[in-house]
Amino acid sequence: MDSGACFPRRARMAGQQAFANVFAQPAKSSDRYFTVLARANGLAYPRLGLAISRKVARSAVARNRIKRIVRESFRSQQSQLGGLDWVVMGRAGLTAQTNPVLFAALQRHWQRLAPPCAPS
RNA sequence: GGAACCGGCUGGACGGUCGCUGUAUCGCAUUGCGGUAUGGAGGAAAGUCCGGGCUCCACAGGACAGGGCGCCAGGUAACGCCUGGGCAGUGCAAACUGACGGAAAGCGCCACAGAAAACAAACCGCCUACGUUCCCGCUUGCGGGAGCCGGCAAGGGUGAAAAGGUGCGGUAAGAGCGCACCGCGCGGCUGGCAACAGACGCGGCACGGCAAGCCCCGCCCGGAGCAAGACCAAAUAGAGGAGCAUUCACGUGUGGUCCGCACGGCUCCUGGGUAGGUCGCUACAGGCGCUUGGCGACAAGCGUCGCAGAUGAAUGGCCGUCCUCGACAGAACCCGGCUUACAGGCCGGUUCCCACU
Repeated sequence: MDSGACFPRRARMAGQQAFANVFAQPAKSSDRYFTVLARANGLAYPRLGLAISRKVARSAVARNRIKRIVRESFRSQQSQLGGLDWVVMGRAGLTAQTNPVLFAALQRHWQRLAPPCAPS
């Protein structure tokens, strides 16, 4: 399962320090739906952190949906994402969009910030 | 068949594929990977409005303060919930609604309008019997008129509310003044566990309303919450043990005041917080079925089932097929309620109307 599409526990960012590290000096990519931050984590695999605030998605159901979409996109693309920590933040209005639109938007963010030397 | 009321259930289905997570088991193995099997959001998971369990603070104690509840009986671990009953109101009805104890313990309030708003009152009005003054007539111990002194509360008008209502009698006019019925109060009686109801007798009728203003009466309530709390690796606070000192004052303690209770200073020894990890963390006032008791809420007995436990936070993505095209909405310690949101569908009971036999 080295280059597979699973999403194990180790691929989640844990702890305040991991987040603070990314927020300190991030590479940034944003559009009207998401702001994506990335920074090298010194590991051989990427990790994902989610920051979908109550302000962006008011109901718990809407928030869960966004998180699932981001995780799913990350899971399918993680072999391209190198040793970086990724923090995905939602922006107002994204809950009105359909799943295909959000998947396409995330796809663009991954490609923009992914290390060019990553194996394809 | 139509209209309506009440109660209960359900909350897209199937297949493929890629994932997440708990448990069991097997394998590999630097306690993490992989295989297999199996479980994985709701009726409201929501609001956090009540009631409990659980945890810590004295296993929670006394007095006051403060708060909650409030027809009666039952159910329950408990409740502000539920069931049954009473009373009142709405509806033809099934049904629904209800801050429903006390106003002859006390205080307070009753705006505007109105004459008068509480141990009542007379603005308009009605009357002139009794007593008395004057005038006129006269049959001179009489009659009429005007007034004074007065009488009355029927009618009008105001108001949320005006001192029982209707009818007959009665009277100068009136009036529970008298009587009948209704209402009200009191008394015992009957029925009911009770709230209460009923008939009977007595009383001519008083005790205006607001307690959702204070208050009185009865019952209940200590506080904080899983970031509770317990444990684990490094430095400071704090903790435990032993010895010495003080037992007055002062200070500290999980909600307010007082009491009570516990702790406090110095020396030595033991040992050692953190959203980092582990536990708490899901098996119970548990679900389902049957029997029995009960009008019912519910209880008892027997049988059977194992039914989410995440923690930067799982229960999903994509594709295909089908239908009546899918609402409100996502567990976070756990239960019992209440309230609020909700597309559609199904079932049962009851009432009214219409038609038919």
